[in-house]
Amino acid sequence: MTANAEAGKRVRRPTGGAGPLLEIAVGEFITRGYDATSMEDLSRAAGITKSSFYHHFTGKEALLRAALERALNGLFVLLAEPGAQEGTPTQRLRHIVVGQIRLLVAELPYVTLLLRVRGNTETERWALEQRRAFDAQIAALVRAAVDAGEIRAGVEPALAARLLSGLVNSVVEWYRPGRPGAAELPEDVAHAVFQGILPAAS
Amino acid sequence: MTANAEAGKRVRRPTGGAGPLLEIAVGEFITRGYDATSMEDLSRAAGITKSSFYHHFTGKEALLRAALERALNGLFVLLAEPGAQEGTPTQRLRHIVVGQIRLLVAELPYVTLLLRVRGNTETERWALEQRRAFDAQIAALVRAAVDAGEIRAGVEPALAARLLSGLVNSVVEWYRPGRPGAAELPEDVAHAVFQGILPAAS
DNA sequence: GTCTATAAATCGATAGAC
DNA sequence: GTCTATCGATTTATAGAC
Repeated sequence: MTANAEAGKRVRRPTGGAGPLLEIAVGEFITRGYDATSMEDLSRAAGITKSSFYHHFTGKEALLRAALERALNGLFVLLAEPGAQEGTPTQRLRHIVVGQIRLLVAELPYVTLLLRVRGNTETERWALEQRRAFDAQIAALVRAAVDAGEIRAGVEPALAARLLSGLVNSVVEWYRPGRPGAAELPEDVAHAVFQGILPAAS
Repeated sequence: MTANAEAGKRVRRPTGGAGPLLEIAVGEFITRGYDATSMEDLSRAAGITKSSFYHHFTGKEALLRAALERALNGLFVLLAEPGAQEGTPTQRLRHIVVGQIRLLVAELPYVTLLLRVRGNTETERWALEQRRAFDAQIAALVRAAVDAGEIRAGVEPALAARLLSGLVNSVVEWYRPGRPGAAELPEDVAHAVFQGILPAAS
């Protein structure tokens, strides 16, 4: 997907300082919102002028695109992993849930940005389309798990898939790096999904 | 709902009072994002000029404040209901979850806007503070339910409370008015919370 | 209550020197 | 690669006629 691995071109992280600049920009986008963040804000945060920033990126939208590509790439790499392709539907679902939380923790700013996209520009609409494609695969797996009789049909499969995605994605709203218990978070979330968030003590 | 179908008044597109204008503005804020929506966009959607819009609201932020107040009022009214104050912690939690989904369906645009607030202006920071106060009450109830031995401690109570709020709030991301099954949605979501989203078939 | 006209500031982006 | 300077468009908001 990333059009970098072409021809004889070296596959490298964006050259001399573009990498750090992207990281700074994404941080600003997260705290203030993409639309509310100006190129002036970005260059001030980076310690250079607006003009210098334009030397590394063609514009504001190019920054957004680079960030969204990084997050989406992580999601589709996860779907392609053996653990997401083999086993029962339920086993595959659990692997994906755990992987999503791991990705979210590892790439928090990029995933957060992806989940806040509204669809104002062409880049944003493209990202929304990619997200829908990912969600559709999750929904198909949920249906397969129900059809196979692996999980109880407490609610409609389509609704269960929506709630599953909502719960997993909501982690970006409160998780912060360095938080204690980060290592157990993926398994804890999977536990909540399959055993219930607030299961009755019976 | 639309205050247009009153008396013998003709149903006409353009303005009228501040009520319809607020509804139009919130709709625009939702689809494009608050920061990406200009007063020009709002007046065009309302069928009047920018100046006329300023006659009804002192500015863009006043519109946001009115909308957020409406959503927050619904949340705190819910917390004050008898069903949220009486009974076991688990019963109270279930009442609140069901009430939150009902509120969300009834006041979708206003609640959606509230959940997207970032904290750029004084009004937004005030709204975030109110949301935190609400979430704290939910977290306290979850702890109380665990302490009373009513629910199994599969995950840490603080984490369970976060996931609970995340799952409930995520409904604004996909629910749309007129959707079939809207009447059962509150109970379905509560079921997913207490019985599990994808419970193993045993 | 609505309009035209415009102020004052900020926006994304570019030109060109060093 | 960084800078100063600036363009043209857009932004929030106001003045004042009708």
